[in-house]
Amino acid sequence: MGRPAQHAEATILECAKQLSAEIGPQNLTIASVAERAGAPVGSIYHRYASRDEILATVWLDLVEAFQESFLAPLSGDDDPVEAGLAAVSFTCRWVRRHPCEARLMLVHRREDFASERWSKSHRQRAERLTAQGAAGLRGYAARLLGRAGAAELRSVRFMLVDLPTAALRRDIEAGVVPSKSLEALLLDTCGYALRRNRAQAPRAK
Amino acid sequence: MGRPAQHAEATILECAKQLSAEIGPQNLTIASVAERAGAPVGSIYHRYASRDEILATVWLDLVEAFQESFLAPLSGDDDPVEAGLAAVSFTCRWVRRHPCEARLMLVHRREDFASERWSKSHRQRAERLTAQGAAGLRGYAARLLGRAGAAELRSVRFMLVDLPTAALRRDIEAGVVPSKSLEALLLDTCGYALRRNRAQAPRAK
DNA sequence: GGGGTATTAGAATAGGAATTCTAGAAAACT
DNA sequence: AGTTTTCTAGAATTCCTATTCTAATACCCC
Repeated sequence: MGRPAQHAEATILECAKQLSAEIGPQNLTIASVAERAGAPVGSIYHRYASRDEILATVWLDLVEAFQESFLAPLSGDDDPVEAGLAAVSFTCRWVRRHPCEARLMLVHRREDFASERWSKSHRQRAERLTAQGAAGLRGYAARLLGRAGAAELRSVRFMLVDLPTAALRRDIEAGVVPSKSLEALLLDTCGYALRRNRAQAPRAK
Repeated sequence: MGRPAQHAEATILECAKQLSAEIGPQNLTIASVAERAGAPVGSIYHRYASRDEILATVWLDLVEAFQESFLAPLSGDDDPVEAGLAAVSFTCRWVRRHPCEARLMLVHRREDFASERWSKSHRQRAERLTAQGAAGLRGYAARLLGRAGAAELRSVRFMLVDLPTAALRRDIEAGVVPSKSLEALLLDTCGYALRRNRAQAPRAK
């Protein structure tokens, strides 16, 4: 019942996402979203309580989707080094396939999405996400290194998250698709680090 | 002649720098700088034409100082792999010694300092800086790889700049001093990548 | 001891953008 | 046909902060 919606929430979010990728989430104005979506600002506020909520939704949807696929290969039963490389490969492919999303995730940070002002429910969603990510990495650390303490978690995060980020960010920021040779260097480097760390790990049973 | 200054420019800049590190340059307000410096806003505008100019000065001073020291070891005549590792080590030490500055350089980006709105002179200073950095890296690429094309520059930048950034950023952001073991992992990884790349380079004479 | 000048002070102004508000419109239900 | 409910519209409001402005100060030099 009631008047049917003329502007879908999905459309609005999509516009907000694209615009954020183009001009940076810091610079996103409700007016610009409205213009791009062809909707009046009132209609946007009818669906979302605030700009912060829109930004939170864009970010959380994005990271949730990415993280789930990223973590999947890590929990298999194969050789942990192969699994780690699969995750890194996935990141490379994902970046290629989703340039807009890659920009948001690699060149911007959560705080650019006003995360300090998120409502409790968004904060919780973010915490859950962080916890899931940490859990996935910890499980992987246990498989690769035999232990999953703070130091192991940090090593694994460096190799599987920070290293790919470092390799890809610059090109993404410049709007360029990362070259195959850079990806090769990245994978090779990750492979080395993974093997070296495994070798140095205290031999688990 | 004239009334002597009660508030030094250096003090104002220092306050702006500290505050930026604490709350992020995006959130820096002139009022907050004035408060911290114990000066009225008018006195700040008497010295700096705008907020953008203050931010530009903070960023450029910082990056200039860092970059000069960072590039120094790269242009020596020693083994290029050692030279590269020296530069990375320098970054680690610098981060340890300058936590406030490290925050600004590693967790924030130039655009957070309003670089799109910088005046021509600040832009030029930034360009010069970028050019110097690129030149330094290109020279190093020539020594390590025998060539200094776009691909070589990118590899070198990944190994000497992006990789350390990625390794250290997370801790810096959390306000933690990066652990020795992480630094060791970083150096080891860089060392591997440098050697591998050198080995694969077309044998220069 | 008066003029000239750089600085201090902080109140007033201005502009940009988020958010609110009031009317009106378009279905669905009865 | 009237009522209810949900949405559209966009103008008006509010907030926040950069920037401007005017007056007052303090020191140097003559």
